[in-house]
Amino acid sequence: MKTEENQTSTTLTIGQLARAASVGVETIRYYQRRTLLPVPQVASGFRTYPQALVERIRFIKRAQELGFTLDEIATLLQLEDTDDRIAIRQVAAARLLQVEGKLADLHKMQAMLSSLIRACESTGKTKACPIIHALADGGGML
Amino acid sequence: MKTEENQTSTTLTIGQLARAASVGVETIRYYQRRTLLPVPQVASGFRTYPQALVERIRFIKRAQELGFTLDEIATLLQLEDTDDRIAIRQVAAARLLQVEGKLADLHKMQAMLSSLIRACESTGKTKACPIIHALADGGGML
DNA sequence: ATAGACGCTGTACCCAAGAACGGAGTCAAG
DNA sequence: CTTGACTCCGTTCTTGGGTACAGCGTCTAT
Repeated sequence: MKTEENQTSTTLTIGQLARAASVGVETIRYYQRRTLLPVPQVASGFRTYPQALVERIRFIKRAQELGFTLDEIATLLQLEDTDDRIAIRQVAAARLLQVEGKLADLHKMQAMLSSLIRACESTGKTKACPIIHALADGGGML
Repeated sequence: MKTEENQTSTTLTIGQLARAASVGVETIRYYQRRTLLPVPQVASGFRTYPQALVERIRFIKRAQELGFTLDEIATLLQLEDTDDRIAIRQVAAARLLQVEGKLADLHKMQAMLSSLIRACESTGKTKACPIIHALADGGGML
């Protein structure tokens, strides 16, 4: 019988935790160094991890999908306990602002790139390529 | 009288070139290592840089503003000479695709963040914060 | 009791695009 | 001739989010 199924299953080893949360063992250790996850203190031998940490790691991964940095996530995890809605919204709002700023930048890039490509396609070979031209002397576009 | 004004002004030192192009000296050396810029071969003493390099550096900087990586810019600089419009458009189109992919991601993030913030604002303190809740068990949103 | 799988600690490496530094050489002005 | 500013060269550091060892210790099934 395998250790995996044999254990009381209320606690996990770091490898079991990693598989349960679909991350690498090294990722867990890294989160411990960043204090996003606690390091269970067990005197001798191997550490045992409560199953609740699976959800905590998933929390981190979902927050990352929304673009939060690990520092911001550390803040959110602290706020989770206090239920300080104002502070939580501030973190989310700050992230939203960053997202919207980046969106504006990318919209500009998209507009410039697509107009340059279109111009290049429709320009005869008599003139210099508009893409190179725009980069070379940035005639008002950049 | 200063060296700056004294020189024949057809060539520059690396520091003058850096100031003229609004970059750091280290940036120029870095571009030299990346072979985005040539290293003028002068036997003794200090190197002298032709003024044309100012424009080349500005080209690089403008391309960076459009989100091109230095590797892509190196390619563009090579294509500049050959005037291979097809290849130039391919580089630009690849970059445009990346921009549009990132735009789609950010639009999703924006939608989720703003709806979570709105939900959090309009939810009474009786329930758990929707932002934390969504991250904790990702009920279909993520 | 021993093999093999896992765990522990600490360190180094990866990506991009530079920034920062240390020690030595060089150049021009006073 | 010295001072101060600059250059050259090589090396290390930075940010973010991990990955990859190396060299041990420990656990467990056989």
